[in-house]
Amino acid sequence: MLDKSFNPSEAEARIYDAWESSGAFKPRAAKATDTKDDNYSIVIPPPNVTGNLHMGHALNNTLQDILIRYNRMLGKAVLWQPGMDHAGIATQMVVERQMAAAGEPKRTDIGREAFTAKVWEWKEKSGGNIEKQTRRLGASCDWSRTRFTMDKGLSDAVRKVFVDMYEEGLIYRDKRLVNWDPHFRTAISNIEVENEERDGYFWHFKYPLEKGETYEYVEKDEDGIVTLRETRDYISIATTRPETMLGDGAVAVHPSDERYAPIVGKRVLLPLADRYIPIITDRYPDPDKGSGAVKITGAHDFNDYEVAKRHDLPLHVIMDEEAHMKASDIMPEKYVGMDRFEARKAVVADIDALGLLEKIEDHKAAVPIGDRSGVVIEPMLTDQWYVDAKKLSVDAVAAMDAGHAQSSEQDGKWTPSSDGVSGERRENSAALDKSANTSPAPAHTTPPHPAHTGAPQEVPLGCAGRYPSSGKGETRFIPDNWKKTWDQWMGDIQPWCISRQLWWGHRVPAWILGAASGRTKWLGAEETDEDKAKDEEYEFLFDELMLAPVVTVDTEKAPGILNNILKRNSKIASVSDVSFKSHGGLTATFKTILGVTHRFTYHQDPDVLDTWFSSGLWPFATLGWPEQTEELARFYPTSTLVTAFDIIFFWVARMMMQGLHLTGEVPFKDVYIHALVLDEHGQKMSKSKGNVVDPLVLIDKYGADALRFSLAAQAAQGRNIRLSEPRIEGYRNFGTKLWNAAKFLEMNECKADPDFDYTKCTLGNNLWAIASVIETQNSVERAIKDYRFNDAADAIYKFAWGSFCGWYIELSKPILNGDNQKHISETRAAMAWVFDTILKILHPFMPFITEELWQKTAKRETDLILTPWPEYDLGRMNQGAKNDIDWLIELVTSLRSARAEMNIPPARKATMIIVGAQGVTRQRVENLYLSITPLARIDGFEFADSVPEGSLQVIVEEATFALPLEGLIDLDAERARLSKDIGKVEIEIKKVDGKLANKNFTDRAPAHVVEQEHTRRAAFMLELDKLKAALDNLPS
RNA sequence: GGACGAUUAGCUCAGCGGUAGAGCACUACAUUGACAUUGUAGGGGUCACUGGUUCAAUCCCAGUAUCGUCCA
Repeated sequence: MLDKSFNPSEAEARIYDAWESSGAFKPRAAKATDTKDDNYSIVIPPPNVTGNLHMGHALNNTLQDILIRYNRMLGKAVLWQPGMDHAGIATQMVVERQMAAAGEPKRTDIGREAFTAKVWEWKEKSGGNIEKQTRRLGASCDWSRTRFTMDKGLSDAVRKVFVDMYEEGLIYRDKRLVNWDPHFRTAISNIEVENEERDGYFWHFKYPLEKGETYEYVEKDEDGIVTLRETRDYISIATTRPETMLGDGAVAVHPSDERYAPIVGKRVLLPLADRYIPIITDRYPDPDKGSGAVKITGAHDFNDYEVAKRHDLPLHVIMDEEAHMKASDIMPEKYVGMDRFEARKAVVADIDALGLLEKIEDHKAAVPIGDRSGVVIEPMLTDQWYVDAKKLSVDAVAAMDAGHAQSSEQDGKWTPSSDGVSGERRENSAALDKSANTSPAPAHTTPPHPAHTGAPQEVPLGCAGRYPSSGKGETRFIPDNWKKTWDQWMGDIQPWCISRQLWWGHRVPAWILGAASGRTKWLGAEETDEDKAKDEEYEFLFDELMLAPVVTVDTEKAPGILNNILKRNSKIASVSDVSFKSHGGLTATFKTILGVTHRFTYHQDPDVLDTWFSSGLWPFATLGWPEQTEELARFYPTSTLVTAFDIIFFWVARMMMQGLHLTGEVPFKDVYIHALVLDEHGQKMSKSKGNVVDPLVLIDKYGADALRFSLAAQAAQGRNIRLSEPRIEGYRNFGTKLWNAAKFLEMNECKADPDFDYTKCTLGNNLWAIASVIETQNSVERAIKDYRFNDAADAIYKFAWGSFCGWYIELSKPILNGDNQKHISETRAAMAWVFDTILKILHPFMPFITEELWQKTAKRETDLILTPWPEYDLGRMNQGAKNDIDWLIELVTSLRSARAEMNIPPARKATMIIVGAQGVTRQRVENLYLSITPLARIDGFEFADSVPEGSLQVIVEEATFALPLEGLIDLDAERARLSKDIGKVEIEIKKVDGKLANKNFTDRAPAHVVEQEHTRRAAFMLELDKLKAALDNLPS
């Protein structure tokens, strides 16, 4: 006996553990007949090891799990590859914070090795909460394969990729502007920078012209009329960051700006710094903004940097790594050591004191903020490692172009291709159906997947050739409008800075001359006074070596490589004592052709690689790459990537670029981009706003199924999801409804019958329900293939609640309670069959309750998770019954509606008098009378020639159905009701007549549309006649 | 300033070249025979605005307004 209701908190963990321990989450064994399309794979977007499950993950994982479970039920070999990334900056911060809280010594005090050991310790102990949390959602990942970006395998892959790409010239060292986080003292990526609108100021400074020179400054309005003319000895610039003026390299004006034409090419005195800088022209300044003249600080502003490069201006770095003003030959003594904001105040005050502060305006500006540190990001000119993203982008762009070109050929509408989610499967199933026609197998007992229950046919390792690559492959975005965003970004792709000044991460496998101790030191050099005279010569040598870092996967190989580099150098006579000394140190002694002996030390680059560098390898490195493993052969390229749009560039693009370059194939075929989950007010959830909703709390409250269904039902393409708790509650109720339906089936002994054949049913209620559930199954299937999760969820919801619980059970009750044994047994088997089909198609969305009901309602050969997805052929169904039941529903609904409108007490029964019924209707009444009775509250029927007086009248098609309720009918109210209906029909007829009278319409509209209007008119006219007759029947 | 998206019932949102939909909320009735985590019925919309294309526009196109996101 089923319990009163489903208890998620008890059942979920139990069911999940059973699935996992049965091996259901692992891909089934390969079969000799498998093609690439029989393998389906998704790699999870790896969450941070420090992360906790938030609503975004909940949505992301729910959608992936739906695809995974659906494809698993289709019988494919399915791999959902889980794992986490090491999240360099976030993790380092978490551990440092913990150390500080515990009063332990700082990271810098205990040193690199001790610190990274501590991070590992933390990771083992408290990292990876999110994996446990993801299980609570019901995610059917193959946890036995879980990977971590800092694992040995992935770390080896990262080193190999770095070295290979270095040798191909795709990775290089460069001095460029980066986003610098002065708090963590590292470069960070754009994704780690958030632009925040903040109140600030526009400070207007005067820069005096050299030697007191003057010029005629003229301003004109739009019509060219002079509005201002004066003699000036300065140029006015405006800035939001006054402190950077100390590093200015020029003042720029637009070439078309006539106001400054007289002084272009002259110089101004940079106040405070007492340097002269030129006035140049460049397209960057906007003549309409501020004074139209801008200061150019190439080393501290991204726009200025571009200008400086175009004009070969000096790049003065004026801050150190903590964003304090740095001593240099251009930095006035006074500011050295000041924090940048202190310096800002000082510079403004000092400019003011010189009388050069023109004005201060309020100004709102986007300020870059480090998302982890919360401090203002400083553009900094530093040496970093870069990936030549431009070169790598070519193939990635081409693959995406190809993927989208195909879909645009199909009327611009996305339809799944044969290598889509399950195109192949459709053909297979069609073949199956055909064979079923000739020798109909019992439809219910499709055999379980042999791989899971029977003896798997093992395919030996090294079967890469089994799944030949068809070239690079194609990738597409769903929805496809993201292609545009992709193109824009890829078209203007910048070199990718991959080094980070952190300790937690993959250490750059490069050894650089003197990098650790600074460029100016000659470590161990036996210098004499004589030698100093040859400094220039050495400098030259030094530069060459700087540009040739030793890059290797293997510390043991490093000395040999260094040796070779040194030997190739024409200035070197001999090399000796090349050795790997200690942690990160490589030394070599060599003699130059000038006869001087030097000892050089190479240090391993202290930096680590961007976490995204390893995440970019995720789809193939997790499958064992660079080894040619069986998993790689079977599951790469992966089928679908499911992710949110905010990491299209940072992750998707990088996987595409690295994947294509390293494996020669696209990493995934479909990229489904889903929405953000917002709070109930449409606000982004964030800790600082305090509007974060914890999915685990919702799961505790409503169960994982309800949360999952709610997210899927709201996952319409291209639209964000507002979290709605009442809606989740509603879907929890949906589960309860289903549970109660199962209880009804149980009480009525509706048990799955292995001999049941859905094509052999005879009763209308059963035929109708079977046809409807097959239609629903088809819609669900189509919707999942098109990634329309909301449509899929809607279709099941409507059928299960509306059709199954609302009509099918009600229609069947009189039969089950009747005395026709044949009808009873057919209905019992059909109801069980339809209900099982609901469980199957609902399973990907609500895995727990469906599995529980599956197992509790019958003895099953396999768990629902591994039960084959239903495949039924509507073409083999008797469709006539569908119209009969649709007619019945219309009749019952109309009777109920009329009764309610007339305030007839629901308990009051009546005999149904039928007037004007023709053959089909008569037959329907006779066949379906038993089902109509309780639904319409009638206690008998008879065919008659006229409507008794004082009846409630309802029109369905050609017949009038009258309930003689004399004394209960308010004649005026009934007249009003009928008149209202007549009015409605007349309006419709008028509309139709309007169309049909339009010659343009009848001539130009497609024939079937015109025909349809004629049919509609005829139906309305019939109804109108009958309604009018009904009105006439009323005593006046 | 540029790009993209949105504007449909009180709320949250689907949808679509021909007949306007769901959930929630609301109103009335039903008191439990699978289910009150329920059932039945009902009210409620100039589909933001202005033009255009079309036999036909909520839908396609252009523009306007407002809101949102991203980029500069």
